[in-house]
Amino acid sequence: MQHNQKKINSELNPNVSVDCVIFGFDLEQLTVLLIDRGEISSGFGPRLALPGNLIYDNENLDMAANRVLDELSGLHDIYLEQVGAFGDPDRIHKESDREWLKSIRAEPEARVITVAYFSLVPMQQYKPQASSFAKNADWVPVNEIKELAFDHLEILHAAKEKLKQKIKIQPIGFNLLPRKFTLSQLHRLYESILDKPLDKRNFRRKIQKLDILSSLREKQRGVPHKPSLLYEFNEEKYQELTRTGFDNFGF
Amino acid sequence: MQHNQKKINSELNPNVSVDCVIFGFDLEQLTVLLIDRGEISSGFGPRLALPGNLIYDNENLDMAANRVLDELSGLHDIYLEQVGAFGDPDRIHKESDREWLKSIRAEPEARVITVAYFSLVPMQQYKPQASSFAKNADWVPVNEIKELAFDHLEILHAAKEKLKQKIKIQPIGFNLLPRKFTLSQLHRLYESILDKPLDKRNFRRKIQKLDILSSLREKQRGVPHKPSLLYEFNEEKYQELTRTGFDNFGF
DNA sequence: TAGCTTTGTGTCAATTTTACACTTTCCAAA
DNA sequence: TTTGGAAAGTGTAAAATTGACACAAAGCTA
Repeated sequence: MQHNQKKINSELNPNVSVDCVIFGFDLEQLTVLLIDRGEISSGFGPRLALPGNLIYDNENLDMAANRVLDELSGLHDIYLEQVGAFGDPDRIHKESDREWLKSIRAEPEARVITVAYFSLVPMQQYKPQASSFAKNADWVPVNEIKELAFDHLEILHAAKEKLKQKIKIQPIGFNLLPRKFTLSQLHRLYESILDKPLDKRNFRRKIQKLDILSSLREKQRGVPHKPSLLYEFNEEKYQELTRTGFDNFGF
Repeated sequence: MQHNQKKINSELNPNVSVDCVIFGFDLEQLTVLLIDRGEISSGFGPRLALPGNLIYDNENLDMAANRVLDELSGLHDIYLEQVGAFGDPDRIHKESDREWLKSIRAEPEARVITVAYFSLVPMQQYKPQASSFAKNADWVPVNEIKELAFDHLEILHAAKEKLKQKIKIQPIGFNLLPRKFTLSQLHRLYESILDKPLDKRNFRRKIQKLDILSSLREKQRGVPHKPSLLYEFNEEKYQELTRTGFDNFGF
């Protein structure tokens, strides 16, 4: 029974994994949730890696990504989108990576294709969980990340690029903010994703014209400057907007 | 030696395949190159499928996709871009698909993740090749495709969608045209990719402003109407343009 | 040479984008 | 209580872009 259960629910596929680029926003800059693999005995090499794991043969890719996310953060119903597949045969070339795999995989030498996802989580709701593959997890500002395990740096860049494109077409940025937020926070969010300054007035005008924000009759409290009005994201308007479509190229 | 060679060059990974959505343009509409699997003994089910194959353990994904493309068309240096990974555990649910796999795979029951690519080929240069996996290959207009093997219809839609997005941001459409082409052909190409009519004059204005076309001092010959000027794609201008960036959303 | 077919062209109104600076409001420190 | 610091919030004018729209020119064919 136990055996049978195991067979049905949990046959790991040694050749396919998922990795998650979990984006957060600390109201200052875009950050990513990385796992710390701890000290590597053989010496140096990056300690940080994207959370990820092999997939089970009975789950589809989206499920696997959600599972990894859940194991790490306990979060459900999170914005999740596939970035693509990565799989150079020589993607495991660092000694430290090889070593680590030996400690966590049944077939550490297997050729693995990984399917990358990115997800957007409201950092405020995030509560770290003990997970099978991560001793520790930390939020790290994207711009400060210079090296990662395996080809994870490449994956991170691809995910960031995809996010960049996507945010120009759909207002998914709201997934990174608390329920109530200020226009300045939203502004800062766009700047940190697009990596360039945006004119304050023009930004506000454009966002407001989308008509997906509800202004609350509520102000920030306790800030040492003029308090900002708080806004809420308006789901209905957004749904309508995505139905009627809103690209923005000229054709 | 033979054995060794085989071992080094050609260990198939039973769990990962690539599939290619090969787009062409017959100067009227967008088409896709599909392989005809021939009569399926067990009766009905789609005969047509995307070209694809398992990957070798020593090649990366892009190489695998290029290989499939080459085997089928003999073409090299073709525009190729990843669409993403697809891999529902139950993606093989049609009896005809199961049957076909038995005839071509060593492990027909294995759980397979497929990585989809789309490529853009100038149909004029295409010369069909005998290939290991295709008895026949045919160009089929995208709009006429109602069913395909496995989850290939889903893949096709995703590829088309990606192409749609991409063509709004980069002028990759030229990869589908002969070296010399008319503005009307380009116009028609955009319409068939974007699935909507575009105003002739506005289209021409916009394209010309991109400044990536060289007008040739040459006209169409033998057409029963006013002959069109021929244009060439200007690689240098394009390179420059991609360097300086050319997105087109407002931010 | 008359007729068919597609090419190629310009303008105007409406909308969108860009650049730009000062007042308001709250807190904290003097 | 007054003052200074800090970010919020707001409008306009010029430039660029978009969208709608119609007719003459050029080549072929019958």
